This record gives sequence, C-alpha cells and structure tokens, in this order.
Amino acid sequence: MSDAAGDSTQLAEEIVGSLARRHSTATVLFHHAVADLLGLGPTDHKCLDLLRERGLMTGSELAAITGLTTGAITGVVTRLDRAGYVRREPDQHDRRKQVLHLVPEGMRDLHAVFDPLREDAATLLEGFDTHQLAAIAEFLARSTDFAYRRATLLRAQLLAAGGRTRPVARTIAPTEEEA
Amino acid sequence: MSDAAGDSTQLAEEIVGSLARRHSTATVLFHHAVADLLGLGPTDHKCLDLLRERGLMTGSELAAITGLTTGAITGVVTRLDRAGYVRREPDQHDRRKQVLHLVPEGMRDLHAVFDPLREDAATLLEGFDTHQLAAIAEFLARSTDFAYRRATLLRAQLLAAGGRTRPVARTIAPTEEEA
DNA sequence: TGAACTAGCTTAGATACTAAGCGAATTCAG
DNA sequence: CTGAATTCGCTTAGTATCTAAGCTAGTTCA
Repeated sequence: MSDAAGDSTQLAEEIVGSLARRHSTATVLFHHAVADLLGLGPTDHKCLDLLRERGLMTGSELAAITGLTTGAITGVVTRLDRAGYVRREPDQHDRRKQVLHLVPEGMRDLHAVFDPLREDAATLLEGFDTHQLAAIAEFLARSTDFAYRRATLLRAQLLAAGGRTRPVARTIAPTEEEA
Repeated sequence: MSDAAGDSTQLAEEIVGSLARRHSTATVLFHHAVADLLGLGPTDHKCLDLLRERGLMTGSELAAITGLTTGAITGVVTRLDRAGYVRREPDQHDRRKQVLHLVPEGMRDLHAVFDPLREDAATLLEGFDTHQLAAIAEFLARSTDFAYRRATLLRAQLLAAGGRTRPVARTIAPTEEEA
C-alpha cells in the first residue's frame, strides 16, 4: 500500500509539474494553428469556442469571460458575423443587448473541418479501460473548471494591482534596467 | 464485458467530443491570463514555455515550431530579453546563429508566481488511484504529442493551399458574400 | 420625471504581426 | 580556392487587433 501511495505521489508530481504544462503549451499552439486554418485569428477562434460551449451570450458576458474590452468584442463579433459563424440578434427584454447566436451553416462547415481530426483523436484513448477513461474524463472536467476560475482570479488580481503591463516578477526583484 | 465496453465507448465519445475541446478552450484562456499577469502577451509566454520545455534553441527553430515569421521572433526574443527571462548568445560553430538561453534569475521569478498555483492544482488529482493517475499521465503525454504533430500538419496544409487568410470552410460552401 | 447606470459602438493610439528584403556567415559546386 | 546559392537573424513598411476613453441609446431607480 505504501508502495502504491509512493507511485501515486510521484505520478501526481509529474502530472502537475511537467506533463500538464507541456500539454498546455501544445494546446495553445494547436489552437493557434486551427485558428489560422479557419482564417480567424486566435482570439476570434477562442470566442467562437466559448460560444459553442456556453450557448447564447451577450457581448459583455463574452468580454467578462475573456478579459477583453467591449470594443475588442465588437471587432470579434463583427468578424465572426462576416465570416458566417455568428449572428447578432436583439434581446427581447433589453433592447440595448445583442444576443449572439451560432449560425447552423457555419457550424456545419466547422464540423467538416474538425470531424476527421476527431476520428484521429480517438486513437489517443486506445488501451485504456473504463476505470481509467472515467479518470481521464473527470480530470479534464476538473481542470477545465480550475482553469476558468483561475483565469478569472488572475485577472481580478491584475486589475486590483493597478493593471500594469510590466512583469509582476520584476517588482519582486527589480534590476538596473527600466526603459 | 459488453456492458463495460459500452461504457468505454460512451466515455471515449464524451472525451474527444466535448470534454477535450472544453478543456482546450479553458487552457487557452488561462494561458492568456497568465501571460497578462507576467506582462508578456500570449505569444511571448508561449515561446518562453517552449524554451523551458525544449531547452536551448535558435530563433529559426522557434519560428518553425510556432509558425511565426523570423521577424516576429526577433520581437519576441527582444521582449523576453528585456524582461529578463532569456538571453541571446552567439553559437560557437555558426556565427549567424543566436542560441537562446534561459536566465536563471528570471526562472526563479517565474517559479515564485507559479508555485502557489501548482500546489492548488494538486487537488485536481485527489481521489485517483495509481492505475488512474498513470492513465491521466499517459493521456496527457499522447495528447501533447498529437497536438504538436497536428499543428505542424495544419500549418503545412495551409501553406500548401496558398496560405490564404479566408476560411477554408468558405471554399467548401461558397456564399454570395466576398468582400 | 430626471439622475445614475449599463450595453455596445466608435475613435485614437499602441502594439505585434506578416511580407519583403538586407547584410553577414556558411555551404557547396566547379 | 573562388564565386554562387543558401541560411540566419534583423530591419522596414504595411496591416490588423488590441486598449482606453468617450459616445448614444436604453434601462433602472429614487
């Protein structure tokens, strides 16, 4: 039992210490490449993903989640609209709001691009038993939640600190240089 | 047995179909937030991650991996240098090359920012047994590899197709609009 | 009714990207 | 050994996308 526990902590160390970060870096890179392929730019792609995931949303909600300004969101939505992925629709109850809808045809086009990729991704899961697959699913769900909460927290932290653009690390150990 | 197999395929479906993508979106968002906190911008942060992960590298290698132009890499490295994370050093054997080194002090500062986060992330792994942790580790490693290879492939595909900026999806189902 | 607030758009300015091209160093063919 | 072709990283010009600030229209509340 102590042996297994030792293995566990060692595995856990490796996952949070290096595997997760490597995976994160690769994911960002991949995300960027997909965006390029779609002709969207990473921000637009990210916002489209968020919309697909969370369903109907207004621009300011999207701004709050992504940390972008409302001005930037205007640009994002305009581009997504023009590219045929998203449509603006006035809210019934509050006519200031623009509810963002996904365009079914655009989604079909997206699926045409992603489906072959998904088939390929399925090989990633070969060889795992049900018990392990459940663990992977649970881990992904937890990490997703964690990332969202952390991102929100980090942004709040940055905002509270004055929203400066220079590294926080620098404030700990200031050096001679300051352009 | 057929019951367990059914559960497995169902779980696998859910993982590649929705959980992985949600996780990916959250990861990108989180990455961006961390970059903001470091005062770096997502691209700089991504490049720094790649350097930490893969060790010594020249600018053009970094350009090849990220899909950025060498001109953009010049800017990235200049910013990372000025922020104290990276140092340029001429290659002994080929004096055209600039080998990129990590600056130990900058790395310490980074750890100061990340360590509290990592402790928190460890709770993500509570409740999994060794067998499951091994699966998670293996899955992360496979996905990372998959993402890198796919990103490279996608970029090659885009380049071969003429490197246009408009959505590929549009070329499948062209509509009336073409600004 | 009018003051304060909110949603989203617009503008000006900053920043980071691409594409093209340069000089210097290296490699390779003859 | 010499000159052409290639490669490396940087520079420049142009474009795109972001922030910050301010605006208008719609909503809420005293």
